[in-house]
Amino acid sequence: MSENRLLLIDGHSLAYRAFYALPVENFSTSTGQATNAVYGFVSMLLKACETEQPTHLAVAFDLGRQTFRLEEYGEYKAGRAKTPEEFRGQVELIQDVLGAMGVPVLTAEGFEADDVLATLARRGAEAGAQVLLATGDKDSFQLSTDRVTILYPKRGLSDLSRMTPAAIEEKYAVSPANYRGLAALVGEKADNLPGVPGVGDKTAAKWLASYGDLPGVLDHADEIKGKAGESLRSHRADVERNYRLNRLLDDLDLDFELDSARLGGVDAERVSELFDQLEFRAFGSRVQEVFGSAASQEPVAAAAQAPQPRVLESAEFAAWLGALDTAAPVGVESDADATGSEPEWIALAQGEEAVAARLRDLDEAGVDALDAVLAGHGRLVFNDAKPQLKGLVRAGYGQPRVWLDTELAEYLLVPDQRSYDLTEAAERSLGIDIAAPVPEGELDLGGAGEAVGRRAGVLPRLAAALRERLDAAHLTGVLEDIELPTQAVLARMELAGIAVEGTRLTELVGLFGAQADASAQEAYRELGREVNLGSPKQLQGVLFDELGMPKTKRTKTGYTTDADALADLFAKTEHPFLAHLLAYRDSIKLKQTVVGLEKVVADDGRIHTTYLQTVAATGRLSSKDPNLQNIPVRTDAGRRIRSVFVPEEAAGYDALMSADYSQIEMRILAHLAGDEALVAAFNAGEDLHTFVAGQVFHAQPAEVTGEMRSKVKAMSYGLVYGLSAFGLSKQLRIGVDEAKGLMDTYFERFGAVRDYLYGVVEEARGRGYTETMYGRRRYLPQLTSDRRQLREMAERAALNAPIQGSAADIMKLAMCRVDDGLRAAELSSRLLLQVHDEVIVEVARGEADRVEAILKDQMGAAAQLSVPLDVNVGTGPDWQAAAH
DNA sequence: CACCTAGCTA
DNA sequence: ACGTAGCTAGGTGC
Repeated sequence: MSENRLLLIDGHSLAYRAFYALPVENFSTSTGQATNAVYGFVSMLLKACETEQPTHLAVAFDLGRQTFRLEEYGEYKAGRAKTPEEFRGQVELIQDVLGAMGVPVLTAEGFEADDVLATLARRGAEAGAQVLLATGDKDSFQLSTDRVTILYPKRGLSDLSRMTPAAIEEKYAVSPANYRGLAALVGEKADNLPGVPGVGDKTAAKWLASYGDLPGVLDHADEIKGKAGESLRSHRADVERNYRLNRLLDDLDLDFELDSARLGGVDAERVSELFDQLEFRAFGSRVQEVFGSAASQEPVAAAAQAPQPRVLESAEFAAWLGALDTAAPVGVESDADATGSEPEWIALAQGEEAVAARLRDLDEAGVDALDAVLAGHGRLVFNDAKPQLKGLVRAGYGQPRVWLDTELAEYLLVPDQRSYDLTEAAERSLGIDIAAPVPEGELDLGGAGEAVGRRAGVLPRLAAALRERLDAAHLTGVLEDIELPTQAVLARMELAGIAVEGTRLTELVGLFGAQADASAQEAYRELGREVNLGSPKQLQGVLFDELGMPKTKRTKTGYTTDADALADLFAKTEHPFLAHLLAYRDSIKLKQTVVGLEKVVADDGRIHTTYLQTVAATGRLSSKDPNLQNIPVRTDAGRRIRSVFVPEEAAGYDALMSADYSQIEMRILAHLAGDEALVAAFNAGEDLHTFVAGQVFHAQPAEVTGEMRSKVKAMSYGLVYGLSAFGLSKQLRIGVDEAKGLMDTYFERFGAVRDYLYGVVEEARGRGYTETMYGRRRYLPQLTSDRRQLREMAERAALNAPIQGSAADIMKLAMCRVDDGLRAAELSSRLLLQVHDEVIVEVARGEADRVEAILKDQMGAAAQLSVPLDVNVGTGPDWQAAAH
């Protein structure tokens, strides 16, 4: 290329966009350094360089906020949110990376990066270069000429619009020179520069066209009719101010030679060192290729390309499937959605090839070939397999056995990540963009199939990368022995669903609804008028202003009206309104729960929840749509809802069976802490809380009162959550001193528990993560935070995670054993639900005894602890009756 | 549509 | 500031 091409970048603006485009949870190092802005910036930079092929590159940054614009207008950029903590520090890292790449970083005291860039753009253009200016600031549009093109980020991250004079003209109907005038009239919210109210791009462009430029518009302001004209006249000063401030200065006195920006000065070792430190794995050789010397210009490695999927007819598809290597991983992807609907497209991929087919177009041979691969290939790789397993089963195929699920694998590696989206994973781990290419205008019949195919295409390579990382973290066993088998069981449970008696649901809606209405009427009567009892805001007005009750605990938006606070207020004031309000809250909550259930009863008369396997950072499952893990149980009224869940008699089931672990978390604590006293308590087989209370209060078990027992029970459970003396005192409504005394005695008697809890936090602080009995990790970088609140939260999480997580592991193992046991015995009874320490089985007629034996044996033997794993089993005609 | 408050579970 | 892990509903204000 004979012509010089100068790429200029607004560092702050692009880093900031990267920061908000990429979730910080997904981009941090194992030591807790946030890297999303750095990653996004580097990614954008590489993409821009690969697309634009610049010969020269420079990046400008702002220096603080003090600029000539702020001096002129004190409100300039006021109202902007404070720079988030995670963003600070990343700018420095970006500058380090640029330094290592040999890219000049420019700043100018008192000016903004845009002024620096405007100056560089002018100089570059004068030197005969083509200038490309990447910035998120629209003011730069004024710089666009036939030699200067603005690259402005679109919605995504690496997608940049090329704003040439023609593009600006098309979008805003003004020339680049007049863009300033348009911006001055319309205003710029991000800079806190209000424009003329009621005037947008259209009106502003019309005026500028009529009067030539902004001074022209202002000269003729008196002639402009209507509301807009009036508005212009009364905001003339604002417009003039905006026009002064949005002019970019292109004549700064900068020490810069174009030659210093020539690409090629990369310090490869330093870059690789920095990327290691930042834990970036996906950029590979791209930096070398973009910034390296001309000699190192090699084609981009084939490995960084997404395979181009082929959409095949049945016969070709069958042939391709028949020729698969049985030893190499096969990616499988379909478009079954979260509900497990039947998929339309399926795609498979191996090596560099990906093919897709429309399921309903497959002939018998095609179906057989697919069934053979799904049933027989030992290395099937999915991303979020569960909905797809369900979809394939619904479509009539057998439930495939999954060799690796990239989402589960990523979850084990980073269990607190917000999402495990395949597009992001492919970009992050492989540097491959699988997003849909821009359609070329033609009707794209293979579009959906190709999209599914592109996703399948990255799976084998992603699997390889994830296997390595799992092995390194010793997590392969957790994936293979716990998560994947559990996923298969969950798919069956979700497909099964649980039957409900629809008529009873409707009755309960009426009952709880009537109770809520009655309580509401009584509340209104006490108050003398109606308020929205569901509105905390209106209640605050009533309680604290109108009725003058004492203020409760502060919330972000006022004072709390939660049940605890209302009960306190009732104790103080005995105002009957409060009692009715509390009763209303109870009834309306129950009604909402029942209405929610009613809405999700499927055509088969059953409720099919979805278990989420990659949400809870401790390893627990969660349940949604509906959540069947929070069905009421503590009150009689609540338990009536449980009675609605029943076995489906017409299908041959005559009972529900519930099996739960007794005090599993306390048992795990005893085991992990190796506390002889606590282990002895469990082995003695007497009531745990009574035994512990006897120890704490120096009493014989027979002398332990109900009050002593419940205090100790609260403390035992609280310990697992990191409860403080303060928290205990609040919960038990006793003094802090008394609570402290209780805890001290507890720890005297169970010293190993104290040592364990302390030690587990310190160990986690040292290595950055906690581990369950099976090696499941949870990273807690904030254990070393300077901010006390964050640090202490992380400490409580560190203390809880091994206990809650080990319990979750054991329950998952138990579910797999139970499912295996039921199927091996060829019983029709089946697992339906899991509620953390409890499972619900739908029992087929005549199978109750065998099912009970399987539950007791398999759950009890799921783990070998130094204390017994006690399992309670109950059976009944509904969920409530099955509980004991 | 995002956030908050409230309340249910283990 | 002060107990872990979740999901859902309705109200409120942008």
